Amino acid sequence: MSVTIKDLSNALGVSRSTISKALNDRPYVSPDTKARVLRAAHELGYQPSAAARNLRRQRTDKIGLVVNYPIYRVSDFLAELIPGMASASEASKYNLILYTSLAGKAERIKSLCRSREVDGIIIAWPQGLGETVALSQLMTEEDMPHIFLPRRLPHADLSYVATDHVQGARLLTEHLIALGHRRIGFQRLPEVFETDHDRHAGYAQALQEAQIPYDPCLVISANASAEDYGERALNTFTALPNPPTAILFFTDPVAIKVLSLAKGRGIRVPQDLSIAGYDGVLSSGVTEPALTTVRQPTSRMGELAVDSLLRLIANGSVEPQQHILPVELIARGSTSLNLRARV
Amino acid sequence: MSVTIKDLSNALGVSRSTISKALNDRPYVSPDTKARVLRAAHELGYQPSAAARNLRRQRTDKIGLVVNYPIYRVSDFLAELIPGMASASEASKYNLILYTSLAGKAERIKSLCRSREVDGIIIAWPQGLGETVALSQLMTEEDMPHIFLPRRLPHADLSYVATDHVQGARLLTEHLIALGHRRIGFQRLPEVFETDHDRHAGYAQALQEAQIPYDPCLVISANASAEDYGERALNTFTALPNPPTAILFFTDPVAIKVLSLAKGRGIRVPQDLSIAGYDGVLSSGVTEPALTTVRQPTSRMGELAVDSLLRLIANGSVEPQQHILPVELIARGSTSLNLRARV
DNA sequence: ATTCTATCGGAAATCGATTTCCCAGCCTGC
DNA sequence: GCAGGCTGGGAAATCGATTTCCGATAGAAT
Repeated sequence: MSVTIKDLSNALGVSRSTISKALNDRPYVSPDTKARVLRAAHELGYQPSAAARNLRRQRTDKIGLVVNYPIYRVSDFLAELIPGMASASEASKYNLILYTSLAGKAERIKSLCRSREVDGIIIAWPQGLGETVALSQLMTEEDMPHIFLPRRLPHADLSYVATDHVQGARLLTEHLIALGHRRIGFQRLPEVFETDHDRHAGYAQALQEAQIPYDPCLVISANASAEDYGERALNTFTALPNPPTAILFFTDPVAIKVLSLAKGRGIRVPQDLSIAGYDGVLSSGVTEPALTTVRQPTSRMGELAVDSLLRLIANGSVEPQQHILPVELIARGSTSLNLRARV
Repeated sequence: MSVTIKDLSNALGVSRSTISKALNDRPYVSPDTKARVLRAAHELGYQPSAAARNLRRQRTDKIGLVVNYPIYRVSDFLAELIPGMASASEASKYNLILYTSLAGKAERIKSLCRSREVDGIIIAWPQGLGETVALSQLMTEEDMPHIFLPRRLPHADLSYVATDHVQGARLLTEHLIALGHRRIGFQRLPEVFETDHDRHAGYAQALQEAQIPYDPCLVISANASAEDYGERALNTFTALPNPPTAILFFTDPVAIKVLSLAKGRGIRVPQDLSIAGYDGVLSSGVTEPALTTVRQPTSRMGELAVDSLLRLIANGSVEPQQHILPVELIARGSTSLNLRARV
């Protein structure tokens, strides 16, 4: 059994309360006593029991991250998010606890709140707006500070950190328009991703500003299995009487798949078809040609989410935390001038 | 304040001890009473306070993962490891707590042990053998079950889960030898990675079995910054009077970098030079040509590490857990027959 | 000189569960 | 008919810290 505050007390002949005060920088301890306590604590290697502190202080200095791994594997999103969160937490003497099997299980999230094993929760898995609101209400009832990721939420009292998906899709679309494309295919996100709405809005906005009519034939939904998202879209688009000269795919891995598909079919990228992805994964820079994409500050988003949550924890009555981070267009070889435009 | 066992006790007119027994499936409670307690607990949404349970039971049902993000970013290793660990933990009603700023800080790891905020620790950051042994001793003294990742340790009483790096390097080398290569360049790992020794041994073994002399000129260390590992190796090797016809790089990202470097210099891969990586990251499949590499069962390693640690936790006196997982060669387009062999 | 007020430090309550201990009643076996 | 063993349930101890409350001392103010 390790050394407790009682052992310290016995060793020093000083009461436990005094020791606690000394170690926690509270007043009413003489400098001399305090020094003696500190030294003895160091010598005996005293470390307060986390459980006992947590019980008495009614807080744990831990924050929970509720995620859904399988879905995010698509784009290595979490591989960047988690390090950002972990380092931001630890910078503030908090730690991150992972919960990967709670996504969608409201009842179990309620239990998590009631057990008080975390001081706040970050929810980062794709879900519908209704579900988000219900979940937020549940956690509010349980007095559990919380924040959502990674989409903007149309609700004044929800806290979230997001990247600007409207901007991301718009940047890509504008980029293609500037290259002379007027028929731009757009692959929507699978329905589980609530970011779909924003992306689609960005695409539509860019078209409208360029006074290009919105053609529903050029917008395809992605509700198949992850394996053939790309193939289905490519097939559908090329079968069109007036096919697009450029296509936006919802994530890099899909676009990369299409890149090799196109090669196999004799479609030259970018001469015959411009292709762009989204996310800026490592792979996107090494394909031939390299992929035009949008890079989100994922790591920064993680840090910001933690800092915002800590603000909510520190002061429950603070206004909702809402942050939208800008994204960055990375124009590369997979998109180029629309050579068929002059025909 | 949420509902405590005391509230339940008052509501039911039953003592707290009886409630505890009922909820924890302990004997000496009548079926009738037990049913009443269970129902009331459900209705009131009672959830035991984690801190109070932890304090009383002297365990937390949490395991700590001590890692060092920056270094592992090199190969997305953690992106696969962590999900495996998290799901294995949760399958056994444990959760994972991340510690990303403790790597190398023995004193802080000792504090972590003493605070008892986790029941066991997984250490997964590159370090020397001496450091590993010292750390293991420290944790053993603190009665903290622990396990190391991801290398085999030459010590009968250390617990570890590893992939077979000897086998990995050997498979790659044998593959190249089978293709007719006899001068095979080998890039060692940066010195922080203790897996280097095994990889090098695998390389040397394969050469020896094929009766190819070991030439120190063909083995290069990688002690520069992450940015130019690839370039330095390539430069050194091509400057050799008798340069290698194939090169093994220590990780895919480096090999991929070299792939594009080679292209820029007019070196054709694989006709002029065969190239292989290690790790089997997503990108390795989409380069042109696709990269020959070795795939480690990283996710499986994470699960196994957790399960082994839980075994150590459940039964402190169980023998050390030592597991070595086989790896898989993925032969792709970046390696081919040595065309210069017949010259 | 006396009261007032900080300061120091200890005793005890508290956080919310689990566990031990004990008592009362009942059943069994001899 | 009685000792001994079970069973159900409650009282109290315990886990190890923090916090509240209070008494004692010393110095300042009147």
